[in-house]
Amino acid sequence: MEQIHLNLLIKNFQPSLIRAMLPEYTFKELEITIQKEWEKGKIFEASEDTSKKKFYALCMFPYPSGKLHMGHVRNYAIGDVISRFKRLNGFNVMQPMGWDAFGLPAENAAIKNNTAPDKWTYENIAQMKNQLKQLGLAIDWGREIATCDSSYYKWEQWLFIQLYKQGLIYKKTSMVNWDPVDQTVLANEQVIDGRGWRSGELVERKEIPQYFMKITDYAEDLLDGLDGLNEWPEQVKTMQKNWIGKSIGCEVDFTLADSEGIIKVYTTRPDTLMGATYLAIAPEHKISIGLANNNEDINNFIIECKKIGVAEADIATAEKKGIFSGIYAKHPLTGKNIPIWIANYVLINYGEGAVMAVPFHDARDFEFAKKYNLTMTKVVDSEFSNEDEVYLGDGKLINSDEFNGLPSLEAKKVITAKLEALSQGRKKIQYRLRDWGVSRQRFWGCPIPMIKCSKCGDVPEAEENLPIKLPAGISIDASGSPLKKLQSFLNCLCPLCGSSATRETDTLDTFFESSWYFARYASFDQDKKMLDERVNYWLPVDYYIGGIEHAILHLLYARFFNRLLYDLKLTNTKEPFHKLLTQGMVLKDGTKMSKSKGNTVDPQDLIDRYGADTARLFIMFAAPAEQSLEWSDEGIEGSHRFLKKLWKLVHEFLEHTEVQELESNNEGAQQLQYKLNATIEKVTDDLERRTSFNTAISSIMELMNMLIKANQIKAIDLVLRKEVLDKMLILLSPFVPHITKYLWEKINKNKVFEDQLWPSVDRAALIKDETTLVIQVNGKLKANMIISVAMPEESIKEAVLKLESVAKLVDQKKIKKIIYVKNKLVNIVI
RNA sequence: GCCGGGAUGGCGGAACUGGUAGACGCACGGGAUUCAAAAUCCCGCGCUAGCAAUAGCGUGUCGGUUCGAUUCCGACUCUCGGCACCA
Repeated sequence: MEQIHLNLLIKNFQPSLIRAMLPEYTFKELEITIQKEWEKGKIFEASEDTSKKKFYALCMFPYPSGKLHMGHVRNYAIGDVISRFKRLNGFNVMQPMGWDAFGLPAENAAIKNNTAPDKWTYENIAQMKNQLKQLGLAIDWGREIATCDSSYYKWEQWLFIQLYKQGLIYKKTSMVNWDPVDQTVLANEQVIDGRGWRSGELVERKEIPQYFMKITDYAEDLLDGLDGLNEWPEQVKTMQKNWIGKSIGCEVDFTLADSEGIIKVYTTRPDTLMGATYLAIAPEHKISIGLANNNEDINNFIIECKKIGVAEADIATAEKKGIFSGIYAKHPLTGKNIPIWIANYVLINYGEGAVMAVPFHDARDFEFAKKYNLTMTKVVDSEFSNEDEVYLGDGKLINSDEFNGLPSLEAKKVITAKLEALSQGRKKIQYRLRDWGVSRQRFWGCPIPMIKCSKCGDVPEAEENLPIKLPAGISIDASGSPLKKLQSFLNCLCPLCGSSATRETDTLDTFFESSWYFARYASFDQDKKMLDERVNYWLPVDYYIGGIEHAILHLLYARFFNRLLYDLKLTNTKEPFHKLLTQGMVLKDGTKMSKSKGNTVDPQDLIDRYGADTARLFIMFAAPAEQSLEWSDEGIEGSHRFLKKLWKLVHEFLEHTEVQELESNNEGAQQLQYKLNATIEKVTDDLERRTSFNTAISSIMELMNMLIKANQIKAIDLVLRKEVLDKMLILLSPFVPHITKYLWEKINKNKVFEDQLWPSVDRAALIKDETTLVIQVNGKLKANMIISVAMPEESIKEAVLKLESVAKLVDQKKIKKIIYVKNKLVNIVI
């Protein structure tokens, strides 16, 4: 309707013959000028005035790889839109920025380019900071932190010592990927098809002593906490829940048949116990290792198993292999001997490193039993299962002696109770979550503040000696951490006995740094303690934005750390992140962009060619924030064109300063008023509730298209045109802050854009007295009808049946029913 | 292998609570303007048949629920992310 009306008028419109020269949209100069203004006016410095309502907007801080990539642009554009929107809504916004500066790439670059990791990292930070500034983000740069700075990692050394003293950090041995040629530990990423990426040699699993954090002590609390996270995506909460993997099952003791000792297994299916036909134990199980001493075949098998890396995905997808151990265990209920197999699919770090195998009711056991021709007994009956198929569901027990006929749920209880009575087993709550290994055999990380004393053992460093600084300017090679050979670092005195001792040379997992940086931003300049009372004003983070790839590890560790800080009374909030937005990945050629794959797209080209506003607008418009985005250069022109149109529109408005006498309540004006207010409502809702930025932008585009048409016919007076422009510029400003500030201040001389507030909706302008009704016959669209909203249902139905397109279909046929959805649709069923 | 997502025109996507599939933008085609081009403006644009009015088909595949399904349910295919040392 609206379209037709305006189009008719346009046909009669004579374009003016004289058109003044428009100034060109010189985005580069404009953006630099405006960024300087922001910096000079300290516009984005967060106030510490705690009487103001605060909003803490945070994007996951970047690893300083040296160059911005599209994922960064997407992340920081989203964060900036939200923080600018909140600022316009009157909040005291803090949007800080920092650098997740420790990590593997610095070492790789150092080896490759023969530079020191610290030098490389700080150069990268300078470069990326320069790029980020070009994006025009509303960041409080005064709070910048870099995790490789000793003023930051000093506090995690301090924290490490507190937790060690509390028993929340302990030492045990665990597996790493060992490159036998380079004699160094490899990250999973550095193992390609089972081989070291540099040496090309088959990697081996090796067991070494490492420090662990007792995250499992917090498993239940971390699980419980998920329920309160109402502003987190369900998807992320589900993933974390499954990762923690709480299960209620049964621990069963199988005694060895011919020697002393028991094998404990954990099972969530005690109801299938009578179908357990063999035991499978991990190659690293102490019984396996014991047997290997006297048995060449077993020893060889275990060595063979070690050739699979430590990554769970590799273990799970490897071909299932096993070897008979030669020994038997007694079934706790039947007393029968069942064979014990050593199997590569049993994980040493889950449960007890041993499973009771029930081939008919577990897919892995089934595959294994088929391969080695092991006995299978079906113990759960189901109408859905075939004779020779694995059945994972519940059902009634069969082939289970006294338990026959019991349903699974009941059988679980009864069999567990029986085992308990026999002292052969017990109910057990088990978590899939494992303690967090934090030791890394690397140079470029936070030194673990422990000292090895030949008399006192492992001793934490004295707090007054912190920070233990990583030596500067050290160049490294492929042979592992230089700390191991660096006497100036190694030599120290034992804090307990004073005798000479050596430092721990392992450094911390870099997830350690990213687990508390959000709190440090609030106490960025505090050098007396880790955190101060300001964290209680700023925390929790109100809106946290980052890639979906961090859904489990980073976000779980950060939640865990925040609980540690809470228990140490350093913060008074348990959960660190109130609302979470997990942006989708920016993909290129269908896969994650990464340096190692060499498929990165450089956003600098876009910024140079089109400006930051265009780059920001395009990445926000191209796809919903939470979906992955397949990158394509096409389409950026459209976003740039939109900004050029906006530029032209405002400048044309500025030319026509003579007052135009026009009725302000003509039909075109009413339609424009309606559209303006509908757009304000839509954009507000999209930003506040729906986090749907692409649709917010498209609705502003619609508004602008309508205003352009209205301008051409000059049917709209200058007051309304200015109102629409003013408000439209504010709606658009979170996305494209430079051009909107510039144009808004052009229209509103002597006023400052930053003093403005988000526009409110004029409800009166949104009242409509007519609406379009959809007419269907048997659910298929046949016609439209404009009705008055006041029209009663009966009259509507009558009118619909009289419509020609309806009448000819209905004809003589019997009408079964008529469905009427108020102000929306009529469906005639014949 | 396990856990969690995704699939809609030539392309990116929209349709919010089961109610007009394709908003907005890109690409493309036609026209205006121009000496010409770029830029800009106007019109068209799911597929098939038809001069047209119109009809049929159409949201990864197969099936179900419903007056009505992109939306809900079941099974599957492909694809992306994570799997504890990439960050």
